[in-house]
Amino acid sequence: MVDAAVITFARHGYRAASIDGIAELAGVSKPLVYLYLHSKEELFSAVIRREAAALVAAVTAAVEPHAPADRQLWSGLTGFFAYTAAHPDSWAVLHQQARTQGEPFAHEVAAMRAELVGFVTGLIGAAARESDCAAELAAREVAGLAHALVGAAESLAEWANVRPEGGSSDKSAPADSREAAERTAATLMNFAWTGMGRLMVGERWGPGGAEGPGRHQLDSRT
Amino acid sequence: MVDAAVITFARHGYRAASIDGIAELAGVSKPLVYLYLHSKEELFSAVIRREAAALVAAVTAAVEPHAPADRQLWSGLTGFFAYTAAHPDSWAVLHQQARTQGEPFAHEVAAMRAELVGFVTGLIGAAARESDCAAELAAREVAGLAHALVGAAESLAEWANVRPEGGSSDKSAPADSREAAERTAATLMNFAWTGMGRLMVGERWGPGGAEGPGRHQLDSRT
Amino acid sequence: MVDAAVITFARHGYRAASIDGIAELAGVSKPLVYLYLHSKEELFSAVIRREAAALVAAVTAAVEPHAPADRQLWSGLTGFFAYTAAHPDSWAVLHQQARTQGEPFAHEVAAMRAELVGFVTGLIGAAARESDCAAELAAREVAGLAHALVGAAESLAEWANVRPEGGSSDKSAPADSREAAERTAATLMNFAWTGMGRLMVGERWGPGGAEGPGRHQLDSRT
Amino acid sequence: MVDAAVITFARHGYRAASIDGIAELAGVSKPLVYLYLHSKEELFSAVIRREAAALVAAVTAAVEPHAPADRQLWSGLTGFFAYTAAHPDSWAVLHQQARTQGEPFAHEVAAMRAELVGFVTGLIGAAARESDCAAELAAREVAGLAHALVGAAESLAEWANVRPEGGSSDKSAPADSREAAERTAATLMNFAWTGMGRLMVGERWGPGGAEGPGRHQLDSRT
DNA sequence: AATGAATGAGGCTTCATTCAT
DNA sequence: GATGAATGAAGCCTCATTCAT
Repeated sequence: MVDAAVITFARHGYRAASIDGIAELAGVSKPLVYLYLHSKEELFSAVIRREAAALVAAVTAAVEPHAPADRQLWSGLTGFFAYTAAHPDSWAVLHQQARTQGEPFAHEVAAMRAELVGFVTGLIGAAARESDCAAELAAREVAGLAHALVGAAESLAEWANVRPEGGSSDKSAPADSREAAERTAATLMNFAWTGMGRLMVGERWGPGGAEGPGRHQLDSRT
Repeated sequence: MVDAAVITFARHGYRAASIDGIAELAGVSKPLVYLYLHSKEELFSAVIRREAAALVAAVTAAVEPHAPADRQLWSGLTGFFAYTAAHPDSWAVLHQQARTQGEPFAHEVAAMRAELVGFVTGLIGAAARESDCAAELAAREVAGLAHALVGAAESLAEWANVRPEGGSSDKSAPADSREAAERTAATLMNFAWTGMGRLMVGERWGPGGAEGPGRHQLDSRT
Repeated sequence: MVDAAVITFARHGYRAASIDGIAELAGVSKPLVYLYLHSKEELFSAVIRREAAALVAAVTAAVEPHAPADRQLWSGLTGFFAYTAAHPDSWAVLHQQARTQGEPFAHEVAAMRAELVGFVTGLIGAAARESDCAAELAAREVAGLAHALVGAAESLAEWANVRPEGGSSDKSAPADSREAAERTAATLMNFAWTGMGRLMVGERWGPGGAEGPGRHQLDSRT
Repeated sequence: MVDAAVITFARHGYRAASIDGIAELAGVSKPLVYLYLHSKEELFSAVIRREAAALVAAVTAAVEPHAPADRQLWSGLTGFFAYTAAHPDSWAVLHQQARTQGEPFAHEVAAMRAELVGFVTGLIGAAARESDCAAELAAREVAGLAHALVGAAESLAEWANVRPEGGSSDKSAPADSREAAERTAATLMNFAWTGMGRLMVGERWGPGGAEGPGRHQLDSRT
């Protein structure tokens, strides 16, 4: 029954989804929906909570606990991309619908996102500790990096899910989708983690022309 | 009058926003809204078009045309962050509401986003040409990087706008917000551009353990 | 519920009738009307179909099947006048409202009217065959006669229904109304059928002054 | 300006016609309409009065004053059919729209109709006096006959105007339309007047089987 | 445990009508 | 004399929600 709600909310949005439609899709009658979940608002909240928990669980389960930080991050990202690819409606509800429906709901999805950001933040800190980090990374800077990384991941998730239209077989084998997730995660790691590594040894990108030591520009390398 | 629509749509979403509310906020009567903008759909489209054009104009105006690619990107990002900070409702309408309201609207904002992604893609390509790029970056990979970068920027925009709650004065001086935008842009450049530089000289991040040359991990530096 | 719609549509017309009014008259709430009949248009169509069928049924039931043509016509007319007198709103919906509301509706009532006209046309033809009809009546002429007869009947129905204002008792006995219908039908038969009889033997009315044989004027009788 | 109102009311009906549309069709601005005709209701009344007067004038002008009664009736009918054919919107406003819009308007057109019915009633009476009328026609019976005749004429007007679709040239010559009107009038005279002539000499149609003297049936002629 | 039947409230849209210019 | 600009009122329709069974 909640499944039907997930699908309906994901496809139509909170306001446009009608309880009628959800009940019909679930194959039950409308009052039954009200018997278990007492209002549209509560139903949506339940949907958000369940899907958020599922997403966090998927990511958490994918992380290899005792690996180095970068490997942990990569595996977590792989889990994230695999989950969003396998459950597009779940991801759409969280990412597109819940965040846009004002306060009762945006808060819940923000909490979930904070959890993921916190996880990433921890990994960045761990990486800094793992390496004999010469640079001091301000907590605020780390938080910014984590947010950027999560945002990049979200953007890639959408991009990766929409694009493959000329797919080979109807339902690509799970192996394919797992591989695709891994590739997307690797792209992101390539993009982000390397730069973070330079950051940790004190390199900084700066806007200016003339620059001091540690100045790094794309085309100026030793 | 369109301003009122921007605010209302941004805060409540397309469906939840009522023409009554927009008219009241604009200080006019409901039929007047219909006299100028002929339906809720047209009104929302007009809002999207106006705000998308304004955002693109702000970014475009901020870019320093003849600077190196990284400097161009940074200045564009600065313009982006400055705009989203100065016009949060405009950004919310585009990023949160328009994208989630199905086809007539999602298409318009997707076009705008494609324009920005294209701009970033061009810069990455230019950077690759500026440097004596040893590595061949597949077009698809570049596109992925651009999407990731734009996504990271969007995420940072949200993060940067929400956070400063214990702010000092009511309206921080424009200098402050400009500086904040520059700092956020620099954070993103640090995060992304450096890594891209490594990428271009052929370094790759890989999930595995021991690997061949070009292998790069966070803790393995020269 | 449809009864209420009949009354409301008959008295106010399609456009001026409000679903609110119909619902109130029916003693139910507005959404209930939409639950069963899904729009104003469908409701009006349903009304037209039901009332048209009822009218045709009443006329058909009144006709004595195996009687001579004139007797059949008379009995049908009697049924018609009795029905319109007993159900003035039903008649008003069909005759006044449905015909004036453009295409979806005018068509349905036109079909019903065509059925009645066809019935009359058939009777005229039968009468021509019953009598050793010397004159050839062109099909087009017969159709004109039938239209004239039906139009006369419609006009008389309105006239007969409006007039009796100084009526004796509140609800005149059914016997009275039946008798009135019979009288009205006889008036129409007197008016029309006799002339048709002359027509069939070749008499023609002509506008001119002196004329050849077969010329018939009001004051020239054998 | 009133012309535009006639057209608009005729084509859309009273409720569906908008003052906006009338003003636009008339080429003037909406407040001007209100300056001269103070409300939609008054405008419609003015339309009805003008068109009703025009119709009566057309019929009156067509009647040949000193001719015999039947000739007068025929010429009046010819004028009627010619007018309705030449001014279908005018006729539609009177016959279809005004009668269906409840009391302020139905009354006005009823008055006009009463005038025509009265004219016909007078002619029937005159005919009765012209002929050495043996039969006494009750006033009520005469009124019924007049109503039947007018109704038949109205029905024929509609029928005659709608039908000629396979017409020869685009705008048939006036001569053609005049001739068509005369033919339609003759059809009606054939249908009605002859029967009335029999009526005046005491023949009656009766429903029964066995009948007394003066009994007339379609198939029983000398 | 489950539902057919019903409704209060609210949203989009239109239109007759006015007023300042 | 003529109009651009503006609005109060009302209508169609939908939906979240409840109750009697």
